[in-house]
Amino acid sequence: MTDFKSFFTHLCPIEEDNWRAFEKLFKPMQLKKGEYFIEAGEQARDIAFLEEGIIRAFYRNEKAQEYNKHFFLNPCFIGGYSSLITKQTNYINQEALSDCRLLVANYAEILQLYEKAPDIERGARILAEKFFVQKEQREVEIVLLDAEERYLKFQKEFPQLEQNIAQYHIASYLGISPTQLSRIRRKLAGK
Amino acid sequence: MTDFKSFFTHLCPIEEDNWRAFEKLFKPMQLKKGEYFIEAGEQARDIAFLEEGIIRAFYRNEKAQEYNKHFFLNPCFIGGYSSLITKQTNYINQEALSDCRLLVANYAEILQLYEKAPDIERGARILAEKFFVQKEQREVEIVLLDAEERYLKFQKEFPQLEQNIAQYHIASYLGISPTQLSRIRRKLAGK
DNA sequence: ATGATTTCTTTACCTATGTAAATGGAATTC
DNA sequence: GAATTCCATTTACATAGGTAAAGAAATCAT
Repeated sequence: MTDFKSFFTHLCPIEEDNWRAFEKLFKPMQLKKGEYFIEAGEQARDIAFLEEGIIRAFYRNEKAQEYNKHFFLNPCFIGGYSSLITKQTNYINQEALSDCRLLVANYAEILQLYEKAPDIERGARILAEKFFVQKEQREVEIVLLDAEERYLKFQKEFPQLEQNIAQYHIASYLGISPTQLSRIRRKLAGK
Repeated sequence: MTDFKSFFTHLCPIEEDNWRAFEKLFKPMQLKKGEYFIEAGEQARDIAFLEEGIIRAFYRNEKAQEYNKHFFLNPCFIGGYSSLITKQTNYINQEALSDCRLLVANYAEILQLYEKAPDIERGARILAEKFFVQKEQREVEIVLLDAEERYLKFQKEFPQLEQNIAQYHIASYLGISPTQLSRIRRKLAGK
């Protein structure tokens, strides 16, 4: 399992002093299954490194229907990224689907560190680019693939995950109803 | 109309020498309506600043159906961004919907410039973050809004554009058939 | 100015999917 | 261990939207 230092220093070379200054900004935190890292309605201020566990990021529309946007599996960064960047109200909720261990930092303190640690800022640029690429692939998936194709891709991208979370979460992620997912599963099982 | 220097130096402060080194990488280019800046199937190597004109970015699926992902209106950057980042095959096409004036640079030369111009790299980080935010807003739009709501949002986000491009391009961008867009337009006109 | 081509709208028909409800099994709580 | 809650599947019915075709209007080329 990749730890925090390995994860970040694989992005680009980081001087040891800068790494220590960066790492010091992060404090350990635990979430129990069902607890939220962030909720919609306020500006996000914290970012976290997910050391262990599963988190779902979702929106609610005005009918209180939930749409799962992404599943985060350790190791990775989590947080209301658009809100952190724009400093506006955050609309994403992030909820633990299992007990989780996190390292949490205040985003403004990280921005301040860029002045004296350009290699940390380079890591942040590379992360932003990776997140963009993930988003673009997700957009392509949503508009070009039908639900069955998206389900098969989900199984490839998140092996084992479907044994660990409810089917209706997967249906939501795929943008279909639980009924329709059940039909797709029956069809695939009949092959 | 914002020129290249204004556009980029509004992202963050840029030292004059670094700006000149950056600007020198870009060469003027023109596209006529119907010509392509990039086509799917090869790795992208160039990025461009769109000084004047309209460009659509689109994918084709295996049935050769086209899906408009974004409309670029000057002033902004264009190019196969995911391919530039990942150095893998580019799947986006970018076609001029009007005659266009561009400033084009080789992406690898820009990356080389980051070593001696950290302020240029900071501009790139800020751009990557802005592009991510745009992508996330687009994803939310696609999954949470129905076609009519997306059409109204398109009209707000791209005022006047629908007078300048074909309806079937707009339908593609909204993820519906031209028939369905026509039904929506009739319904809205009847209000 | 005219003919050809492209775009847009409309209609009929069909399919995919959502919703509501019912039922059964699994998991959780007491 | 029993009761309760949650999850998954299935069915019936309704609706939204795609497709194909036809016709009119707009645009383009000569």
